[in-house]
Amino acid sequence: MSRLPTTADAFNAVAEPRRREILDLLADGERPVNELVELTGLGQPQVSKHLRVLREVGAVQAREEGRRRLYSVDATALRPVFDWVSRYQHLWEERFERLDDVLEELKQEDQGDGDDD
Amino acid sequence: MSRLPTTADAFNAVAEPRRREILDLLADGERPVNELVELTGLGQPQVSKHLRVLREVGAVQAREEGRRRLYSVDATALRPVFDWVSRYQHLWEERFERLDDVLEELKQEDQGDGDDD
DNA sequence: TTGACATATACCCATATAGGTATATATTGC
DNA sequence: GCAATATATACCTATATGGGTATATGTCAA
Repeated sequence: MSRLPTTADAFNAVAEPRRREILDLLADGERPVNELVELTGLGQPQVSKHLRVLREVGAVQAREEGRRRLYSVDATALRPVFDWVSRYQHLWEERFERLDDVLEELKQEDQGDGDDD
Repeated sequence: MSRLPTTADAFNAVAEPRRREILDLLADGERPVNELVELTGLGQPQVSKHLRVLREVGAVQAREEGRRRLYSVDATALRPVFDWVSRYQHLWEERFERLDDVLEELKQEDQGDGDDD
């Protein structure tokens, strides 16, 4: 009936700019809630709520350290977003079609050589 | 306040799965509303409303042909989504870090002569 | 213990939604 | 003119939201 919950999937979770901002801040490395409050200028409860949403869709993880909770990005949750939108990439950037070849190269090199990453 | 309107940007617009489905159908080429109604199983007003949202964020265009309106994708509107999410790609796929080099190569090749920074 | 600190949750409220149904606005053909 | 087709819009309703404020929970320090 209404819009899907923000916790329905990563698409809905990252539609909120504040949550993208939080993810961007966490991309550098783990941070306590405290720090996110300062950096975003949001209220502490608001940050906690945004983190809850991000946690529920698996985009962040929390690690307890004393009375702090250190949050970090778990980017695999964002992969469906990337996978979906990247199918449209060739429509705005023809040159990227050539990346298919490059990716094939990398893939074959990975399988053929057998060198572990 | 409340959540941002779906028409606020592409992030909010494509958070709705039905709208992604519509975009996916249009990715093959332009289609009249009629056809989208059949293929999605949604009601005609619902499809028109989803198309309105997609139009407002610039993700689709309409071309008039008699009493039909042929819709097509304008993928440039999806680029901010791609640009944002692709910054997280290296976090789930290490191998892609090597694409930075490849992209640099393509960019320099595109600019032709060496315009050093 | 007391108090300060760090984080999560409960509650309130205005708002935009998505689907449903009915209707308005073309456009074509007779 | 009228009817049929194609699409858009108006209206209704239940629902989840995000910010605000107050409070609960948990942890450290003296």
